[in-house]
Amino acid sequence: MIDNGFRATTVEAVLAASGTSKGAFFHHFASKRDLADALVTQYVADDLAMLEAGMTAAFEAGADPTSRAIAFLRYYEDLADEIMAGTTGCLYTSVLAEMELVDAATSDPITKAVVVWRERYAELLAAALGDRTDVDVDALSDHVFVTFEGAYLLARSTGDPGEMRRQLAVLRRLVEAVLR
Amino acid sequence: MIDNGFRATTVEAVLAASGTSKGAFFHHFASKRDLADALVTQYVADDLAMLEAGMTAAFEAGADPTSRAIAFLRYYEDLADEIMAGTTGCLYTSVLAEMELVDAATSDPITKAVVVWRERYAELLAAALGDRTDVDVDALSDHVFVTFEGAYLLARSTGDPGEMRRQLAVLRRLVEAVLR
DNA sequence: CTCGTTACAGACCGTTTGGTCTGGTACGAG
DNA sequence: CTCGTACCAGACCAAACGGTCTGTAACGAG
Repeated sequence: MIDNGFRATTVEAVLAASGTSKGAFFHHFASKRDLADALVTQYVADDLAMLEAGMTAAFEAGADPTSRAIAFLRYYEDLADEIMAGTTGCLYTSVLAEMELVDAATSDPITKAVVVWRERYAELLAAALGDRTDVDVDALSDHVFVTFEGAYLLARSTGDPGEMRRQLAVLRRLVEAVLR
Repeated sequence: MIDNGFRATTVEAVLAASGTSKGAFFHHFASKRDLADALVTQYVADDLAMLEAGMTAAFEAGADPTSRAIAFLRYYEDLADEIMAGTTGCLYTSVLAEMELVDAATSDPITKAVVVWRERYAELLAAALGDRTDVDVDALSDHVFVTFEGAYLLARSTGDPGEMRRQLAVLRRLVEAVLR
């Protein structure tokens, strides 16, 4: 955990934390932004892999569509705890806020990563819901994404790490009530 | 519309857009952050005033608790359009993302403003819901806040201004389904 | 009229920071 | 052994930017 925020995290700080030199860093990365791209790309891949594993488990357990959708939502609640606990790196969280808002010159890799991310989410949720066609899957999966980002910000603002899970739980309960 | 993001918005840009000089600026504001504090404070006040007016209107129209809660949610949908249309200034939107995430050294005025903001939201939503005690008001009002911030980020990421309203509508429909 | 104060204009400065450049070392190929 | 190449260390640089400082004009009070 170096410091928070892309801009607030100086290259020098990364060097100090990783114990490398400037020469080494810029030998492997063309720019600071290049590192961010690599981190985000890897984070997206890891996140999707974990989510997919979770969903596969739900399918194999023979859960019904509604339960599978709930499992989908629960995944984020658990992820929230992990993120707020700091196990996951600081550059990982709230990618949207970081990249889309902070830095005006958004790089293609990250924008594309977000697109892929959302598409896969929608696919997984659609698969989970199966024959339940009474739900706008795309809108709902995006909403999870939105809540995730917003909840992170609120948790940071209040200083209460539990706030993130709580907010995601609110969403889950709403969806639960609607689906049942 | 100068530029996006607190850090990305240079003082020079503000001067150019407002047609003033550096001397004038720093005569009125102690620092760049001071301007942000003032803007946020004013934005919160304006926002709350508008929301209160809307809720008062709903009460005077004799709407039932559920309808009043829906009116509460609809307020944000309309606000979303206004914000994405650019009528409202760029520094106004996504205060949380701006201040809590971007700049590590958060100033007291803004943190406090966010607290007041959320408290008042909760009060207004509680009043709207009236005798309906089957809802966790605090959690729900915070959830609106969360969705608002997250939806803004998504809209910025996708480049589609309509995305913000769409996401807020998803939340409203969920709440609608639960309340009815 | 004058003098103090407020309001402003804009040149200038110090720091921060991403990125470069020079020099050096390990090492595999021939 | 030698030479080319990948890898790395860290001094150095140039641009950006928030903030200061000097100078000046309006202007109300006495």
